[in-house]
Order: sequence, then structure tokens, then C-alpha cells
Amino acid sequence: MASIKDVAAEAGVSVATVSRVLNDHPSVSADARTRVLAAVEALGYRPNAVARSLRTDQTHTLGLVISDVLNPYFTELARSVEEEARALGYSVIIGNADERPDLQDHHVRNLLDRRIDGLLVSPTDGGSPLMLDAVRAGTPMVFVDRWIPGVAVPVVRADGQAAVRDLVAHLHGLGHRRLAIIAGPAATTTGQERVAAFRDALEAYGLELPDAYIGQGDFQAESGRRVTEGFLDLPEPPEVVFAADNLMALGALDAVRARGLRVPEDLALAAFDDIPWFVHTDPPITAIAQPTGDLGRAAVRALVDRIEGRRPASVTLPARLVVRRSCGENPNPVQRSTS
Amino acid sequence: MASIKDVAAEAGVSVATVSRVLNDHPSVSADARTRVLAAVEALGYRPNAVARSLRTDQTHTLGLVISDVLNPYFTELARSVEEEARALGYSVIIGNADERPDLQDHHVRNLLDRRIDGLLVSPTDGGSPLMLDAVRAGTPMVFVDRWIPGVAVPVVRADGQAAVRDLVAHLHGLGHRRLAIIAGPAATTTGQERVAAFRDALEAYGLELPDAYIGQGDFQAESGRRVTEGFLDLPEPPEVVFAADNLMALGALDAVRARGLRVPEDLALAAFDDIPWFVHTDPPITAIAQPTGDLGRAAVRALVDRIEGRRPASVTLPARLVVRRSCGENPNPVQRSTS
DNA sequence: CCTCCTTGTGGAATCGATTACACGACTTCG
DNA sequence: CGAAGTCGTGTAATCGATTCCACAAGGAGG
Repeated sequence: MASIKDVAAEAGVSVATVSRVLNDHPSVSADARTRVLAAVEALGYRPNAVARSLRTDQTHTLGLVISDVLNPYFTELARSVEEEARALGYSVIIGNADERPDLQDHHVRNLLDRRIDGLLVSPTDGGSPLMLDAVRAGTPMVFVDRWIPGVAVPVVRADGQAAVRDLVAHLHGLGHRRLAIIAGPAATTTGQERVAAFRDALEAYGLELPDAYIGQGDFQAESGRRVTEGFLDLPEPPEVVFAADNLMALGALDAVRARGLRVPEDLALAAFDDIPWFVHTDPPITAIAQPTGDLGRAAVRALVDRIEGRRPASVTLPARLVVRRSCGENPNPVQRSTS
Repeated sequence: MASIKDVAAEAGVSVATVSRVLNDHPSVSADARTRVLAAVEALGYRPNAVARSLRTDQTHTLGLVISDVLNPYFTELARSVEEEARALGYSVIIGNADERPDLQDHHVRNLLDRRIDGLLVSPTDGGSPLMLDAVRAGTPMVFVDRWIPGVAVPVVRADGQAAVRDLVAHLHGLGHRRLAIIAGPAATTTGQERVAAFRDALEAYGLELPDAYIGQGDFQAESGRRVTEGFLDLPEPPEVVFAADNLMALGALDAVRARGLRVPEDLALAAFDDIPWFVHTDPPITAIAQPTGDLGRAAVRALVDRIEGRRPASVTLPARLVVRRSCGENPNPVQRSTS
């Protein structure tokens, strides 16, 4: 592969001049410029990003560590992140943690070793020493979707409280009184918050959330299946199950189906995170939709702000309820929204 | 961030010795080794991958350019690619082309600039000059899923011919005679092949595939919707629609639903590419399943073979038919398989 | 006509690693 | 006891870019 030296030789100038042309530095004569450009063209020269990064200490690259690529929510997030980053002149390297802290650490380490300019993380746990060290060392970082309490890093996320209240109102209006939740891992903020929001909303209707109605999931389909089976085995099973993410809702649907039961007649179902497929499931699933694209874009902008020396604030965008048929027929369905 | 010089100073040795310890070169005394290791620990030193890559001309990184991250098929492919690559000591940088040749070129260029060790591509078109130049220049490359005819690059893909035959047999057995297809872009091999396989299979039953029954899609949901509407507007609409990928099937389902029609009673539906959600749609969708994980792993192994100087062969794995209910009730359903 | 800028250019240092080569200190063996 | 290895280490070149500094040429101004 041709290097800057080859170009310099071909154009009959020094490497310094070639570099100046490439970075359009003002003090280059028109003549030298055309000769260099011609040489670049002739040799098909492309600057070596590795060498450039070493010298300038900038990679123009962002790291994105997400909890699970197979989750359509995170896929969409990743896509919007890459799009916005590209618009701002950055590339993105994605690390998939698969909800495993060890894999998360692997990717964070890898990205730091590559000297990415900044890191976007949706932490799967309370924060490994590695990540905390990186924050302390001043690595530009932004949390997206989930965060780690007590760490001075901007957070870009959706607030589901109002939407969860709307959901509970919807369920209550349909006559449901025994409501259960499939929670996410307690180590994640989204795991905890969604349970808290649900409990608060129930309280407003004088309803309780007994421990038996809180199933411990891990944001994966299999746990949704397992927890739902537990619910169905209860002496008094719930009338509704609210899954804290879309994959666990899928698992719940499986479990209900496997027993020959029907949604919503035998068990109603709602989910956090709306995805295109929920329109086509049998029945279509009522869900709380996050403004995923906006979150991704806001997160990138915040991170780039940090990289360029500004001090971005956290961003919280509202989620909204999308009513479908999985909780029972609504005589005259209304699309509820909090925005 | 601490550099190798800091470590050398801290340990009281030269940078050469530090480097030797880090790359466990044999000729280092036990004493020097422990001192270096202690210094590394004390400083929290991590080698700069950028500098290392510049010197060694190896990045231990693979590029993966896929056609559409939002397509669950490619998401799963990306995941298995990353997994296998990690097992072999490589990282992966993913570029999402969104079925756009210009974006594909952007990512290929970006990845080449970063001096990735090898490139995995699922081309969205017939091959830009950029990609062809890269091949000619000797960049290790492997095509996955789709390929570019006439280019000397190993291909890792699934063969759907037998499965399409099984599908047509299944449809014929259910009494369907007017079969239509939503094709992918003609510029992609998968776009062409699936139509050809479908036509051949129909021929075996004495059925034709009239032009009116070949809809031109682009592997995106919206095109599936549009094409299906066209089919339904025909004086003699088809009885079955076979979508060449899962997103177009989703669009087709939308279109049917929007007219108040039902699957499979009014229009039967089948898709290429099986995904977990197809179990839960209404009705569950009959699909041709690719061994996606195996494809991803085989592609990585082939690419690493090329990088390490061997000459890997192309790999073709069989796809298989998974019968569900979207084509009509089968009196006694059998899972057909070609393997 | 001499100084002082301005402009364009090249030489060389630098980023942080790897590695060829030289060298000193020991061992070993004839 | 001297020659020939072996072993561990350091010096310095190198990868491909960017950029500071020096300098030459030419124009402007006193």
C-alpha cells in the first residue's frame, strides 16, 4: 500500500507538503497542490488512519457497548448512534455484552486499548473497576438507556414513569386487579426502575405488588418463559403480566402458548420497549415505546460535546404507551400518550 | 495514559525489555520480568493498540459490512461473526450499509483506511470499483450470504434450492396453484437466486411464474407492502406470496391486514429467512431457515485462513423449510428438512 | 540598497510500540 | 586457559503520519 513517502516522491515534493495538502493547510502553492493531488490519484493513495491516530492522539471513533445486539431495541439504538456519529465525522465500534459483565469488560478494555475518543455504554451491571477507572482517568463517557448511580457521567435515557402510570390506568380500566411484573436484573437501573414505577402506579389505585408477583428475569426470552410459568403455577395466578423488556415478553408469550392458554383471555400481557414485530404478534402487544432513535442521537451529541471539551447535561426523554390488544379488548381504543 | 517508556522507567529497564515481557519473548530474566510486571500493575499500563498496529502492520481486526442491521437475519449473523472472531483473537468492526451502495462504499473505505486485517462483505450490489480494487490489491476478503459473480473471493452462503423445492411441494400439496414471489434487488445474488429457485421448483409441478407474479422488492418491509398491494389489485391475485426475506414478509403481512384480509385464508404467505418472531406472528409464518450462526462462524474461519496465508474454499450450507400455519392448515403437519 | 515580512518548502522530531543488532558477562569444553 | 557459545539486555531504526522550526526567495518600505 502506498504511503505518504511514495506520494511525495511521485509529486517531487517533501512529505510535509503532501501532508499539508491532505489536511488543507493554507500555505501550499497552487502548483504543489495540483502535483500532490495528481500523485495521490495516480497511486490510489489513502492516508493510513493508524499512523495518523498515533500522531494526533485522536481516532475519530466512538465505542458503543450495548447489553444485547439481538434485542431489537438495542439494534435500533446502535443504528441511530452510528448514523448520528457518521454525520458528525466519527465512526462507531460496537461491542455486544450479551448481558454479561465479563464480556462488557472485555469490550471496554478492547475499546480503550484502541484509544477510541469516547465511550457510550449501556451498563449490564453496577460498574466494574475497569469502567470506574476509565471514568476517573477522564475518558469521555456517556451512559445510554441504563446508568450507574453515583458516577459522574451524563445519562441519556427515557423516563417511563408516566407511561407506566398510563399502562396501569389502562389495565385497571379493563378490570384487571392482579398485576404481575417480570423484572430485569436488579444490577441494572432499568431493571429496578421499571418495578418501582409499576409499584407506584399500582399504589395510586390501591393495588399491591406482592413478592409472588415480582418475577426475577434477566432481559432474555428464556427468563420470561420461566417466570411466566411460575406465575401460572401460583394458587392465584395474576391476570396480567408486564414484562420489563420485549424479549421477556416473547418468552412469556411462549409460556402461555405452551400451556394452551390464550392472551389476553387467560393472561394479559404488556411489555416495556415497543418494536415493529409487536404489531404482528398474536395478539398485537401493548407496549411502552421509547424514542429510541432520539436517544441514540442525543447520546452521540452529548458524547461528542464531551470529547470536544464541553460539559453536556444528561437528557431524559418521555416514553409513551401504545395500546394494542394483548391486555383485553378496549370498547373504543384510544392511543394514550404522555408527550 | 502511561506509555511503555513510563513502564521502563518505573521498572528500571529499557523499553525493549518491557516489550519482550509483554509479548512473552523467551529471553528475559525472571527478575526483570517480575519488575516489569509490577510496574505494569502499578501504572495500570495497557499497550497502545494503535502504536502496535502501526509497527506490526496488523490490527487483529476484521471488518464486517452487512446490508441491513435492522434485519434480524443480519443481526444474528453479526453476532456469530463477532463471537467466532473473538474466539480466534480478533475484534470486529461492523458497517451497516442499509442496502445502499454508497454507504457500503463509505464503510469499506473507512475499514480499509483503518487497515483491518480482513473484510467480510455481504454486498448490496454488483461491486463498486473500490471493492474490486481492494480485491485486486490483495485485501483478504470473504463474501457471506451474498456475493459478486466473477470475483475471486471465497463465498460462505446457504443453498436454498432444496428448501424452496420443499416449500413448493408443501404449497402444491395444500392445493395452491397461483404462486407469486416478492423478489429482492436484481443486483444481489440472493435477489436473483431465490426467484430462479422458485421458478425451477414451480416448473417441476408444471406451474408457471408469470411476470405479474414477480414483484420487485428491495429487502425492506415497505417494498413488501407495496408489492403485495399490487398483487391484491390484480384481476387474478395469487393464492400465495413468497417473500424473499423476512422484512418484506412483514410488509406483506401488513398489506394483507390493512385490507381486512386474512392469512392464510385470503392469501397464504411464506418467507426466506426464519427468525424467532415468526413463531409468534398471527399466524406463525412458514419460512426457509438458514443456518445463520454456522454461516457466520464459517465465514470468519475462512477469512482468518486467508489472513494467515492459507487458501480457504467456499462453503455452502443447506437451508431448510420450517412449516408453520401461514400457508394453510396441514392435516398432519410435518417438519420438512433437506439436511 | 538594506532590512523586514510574508510565503512556500523541506528537514527532522515525535507519537508508542517492535525488533535487528551489538555487546558484556557467564558457561562450557577441548 | 582460551575459544566458542548462550543468555539477557540496551541502543537505535522503523512503521506512516503531523508539525515545529529553519530557511530561501521575493516583495514592500524606509
